[in-house]
Amino acid sequence: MRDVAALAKVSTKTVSRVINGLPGAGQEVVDRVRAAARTLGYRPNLAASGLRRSDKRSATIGVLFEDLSNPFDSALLRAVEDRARQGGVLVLAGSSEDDRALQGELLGSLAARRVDGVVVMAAGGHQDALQQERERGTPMVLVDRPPTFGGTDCVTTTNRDSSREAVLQLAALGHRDIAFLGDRRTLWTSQERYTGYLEGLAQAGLTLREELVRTDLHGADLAETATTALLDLDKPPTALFTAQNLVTVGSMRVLRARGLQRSVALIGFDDFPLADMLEPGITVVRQDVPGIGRKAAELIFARIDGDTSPPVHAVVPASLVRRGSGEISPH
Amino acid sequence: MRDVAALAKVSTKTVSRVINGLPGAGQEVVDRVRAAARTLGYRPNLAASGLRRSDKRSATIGVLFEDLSNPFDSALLRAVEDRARQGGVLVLAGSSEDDRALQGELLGSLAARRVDGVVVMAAGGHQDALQQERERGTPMVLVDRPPTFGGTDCVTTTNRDSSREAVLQLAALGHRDIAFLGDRRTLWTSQERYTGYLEGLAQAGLTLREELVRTDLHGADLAETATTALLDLDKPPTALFTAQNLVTVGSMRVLRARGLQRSVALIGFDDFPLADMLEPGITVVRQDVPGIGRKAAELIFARIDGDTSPPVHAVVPASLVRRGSGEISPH
DNA sequence: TCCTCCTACGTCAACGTTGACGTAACCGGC
DNA sequence: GCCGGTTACGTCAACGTTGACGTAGGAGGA
Repeated sequence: MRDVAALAKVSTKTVSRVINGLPGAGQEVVDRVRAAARTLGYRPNLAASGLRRSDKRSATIGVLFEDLSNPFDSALLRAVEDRARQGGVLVLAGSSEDDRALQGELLGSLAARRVDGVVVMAAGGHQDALQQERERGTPMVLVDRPPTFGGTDCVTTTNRDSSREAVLQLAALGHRDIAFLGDRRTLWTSQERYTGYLEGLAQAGLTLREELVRTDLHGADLAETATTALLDLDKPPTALFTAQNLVTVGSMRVLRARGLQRSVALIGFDDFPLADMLEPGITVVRQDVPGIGRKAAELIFARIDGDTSPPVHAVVPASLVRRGSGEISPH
Repeated sequence: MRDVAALAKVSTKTVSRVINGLPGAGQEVVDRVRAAARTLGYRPNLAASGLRRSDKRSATIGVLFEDLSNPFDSALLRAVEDRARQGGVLVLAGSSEDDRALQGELLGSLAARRVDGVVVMAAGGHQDALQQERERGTPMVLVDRPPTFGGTDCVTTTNRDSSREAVLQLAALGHRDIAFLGDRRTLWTSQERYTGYLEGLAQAGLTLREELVRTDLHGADLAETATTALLDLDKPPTALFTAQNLVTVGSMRVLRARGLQRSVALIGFDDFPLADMLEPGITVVRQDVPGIGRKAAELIFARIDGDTSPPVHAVVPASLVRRGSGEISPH
């Protein structure tokens, strides 16, 4: 900046004015400064700028999801990024692996970089690190899972209602033995979906068969094992409700391996690519992922801009997409 | 920091020493400073630190891919992120939409934040903005597509060789009318894969039928249209080589709609989730995405650490995954 | 004609941190 | 008892930028 000022024969302050488009610089000077900046390849240093500026903005937000290579997470990231771009804001992205220690560490790294706000998919268990960061004043929005502490915005989907709806549809087809296969019980979404399952059974007048409930299935492999065990029961389920996309994939594999994909009904929570191309197509509860991302971005930027209205828990509706696997009758 | 110093009754310099774990601070003082920092909730400001430090590191790298919600891109991001984490480096991620103007803008934003280096999936066409940035000294690694300028590392896969291999396999099964369906011709990968296709035909002693070549298919919809047109030819192809994953999906849809998925052979470039669960499974050329990401990360961090050896063009081998659709004989 | 106001700059200090360098106290050796 | 060396601090300025404020010159009004 000093070099630019010297070349344009003005003070650094005037360069600053020109770069930021502030008034108080004549047209001739503006042109000289612009030319000098171009010839020297000058780039403003946002870090130094943010250090001095009054608003202390870094024009950067943090995004901390479970696994950025998961389609759900990356679609969410993309939606947040699109909204951020409109404000000239860049996104620092990280994967927490659903590990509290790692999440806390990454959160510290983001704080050290003075991000203007964070969008977090909270790791299961205690949210102490999140709460601390929030209490230090960092604008924060949780996605997919609500906070266990107060004063923080959050965006989730209709986990319970949509799960109930899925189970009711199965029951309406005549299924009386509907299994539940879920992800880790520490996850709020798993709990909600399980509650929806219970509500659905109750509402359909069915009694819960404990042995048809399998949880803590983290990943497709565990889901395969659990599905195999369920099908080997003396009185196996005639329908499966798989409460997470990797679980759905695991169950599907087993059904296909046994040639049961047209006789055992299946509804999964979370859509996945090509679910419509399988035979039969897989009926799923589809979350409005871009909608969730947009909403989260909207909330975080409002908070960054000083919105102090009471915290919001936004619920973005999911919908049941019927493709065949969930429309199979028993026997 | 001043507050911490005051509370611990030391100078800010000593606080700096304690925070950075530098020698020259007694045990008692270290404990006092740590306690003070904790009670005040002190967080070091990395921006200010980087401003003053001699190495000028921001401990942040930029990643500029085409679309972060694409599974290929997000898997790549994840691999880079994993490597970055080991060095305490965070990742600023952006989607360029394969738009040069947007890519240039994002590149400028990254530069303003003084990222230590960038990993870029170059947008098609001129790479002026990239070259400029590179010439300003920013460490840079291109992935998936090589630079059109010199002095820059790059990681790609065996586009040409693997495409040739795919075509040769189809020819070996007796196919003589093998169609090529490709993404935008401005993309280097498309060109390479097309060249591989031509080499494969030549090596198998087949003559090119121009009307079996369809390019500029950006997205599954265009691929569907093109596939439909191909199948409606008087002498339709008996095998398809689809040179990008969305193109593969589009072609698959049409084959299934016409009930041809077991009679027309199909090999796609790029694997995709559930390709193995379809009937028949889809034979694909699978890139080693984590391998590409790891290599790119390794290169960028080496350059950041001052490696000045000649630029490298690393080629990570892809492999043909046989699942059925590419093993269908003609008629 | 004189005073006021505005425009177009410049000067200085400060943002939070660390490199360079200074200094007081202590230690060991002759 | 003196000297050189080491340890444990502190002081000061600077990184690149901008807010607060100062000032010179010209325009405009009474």
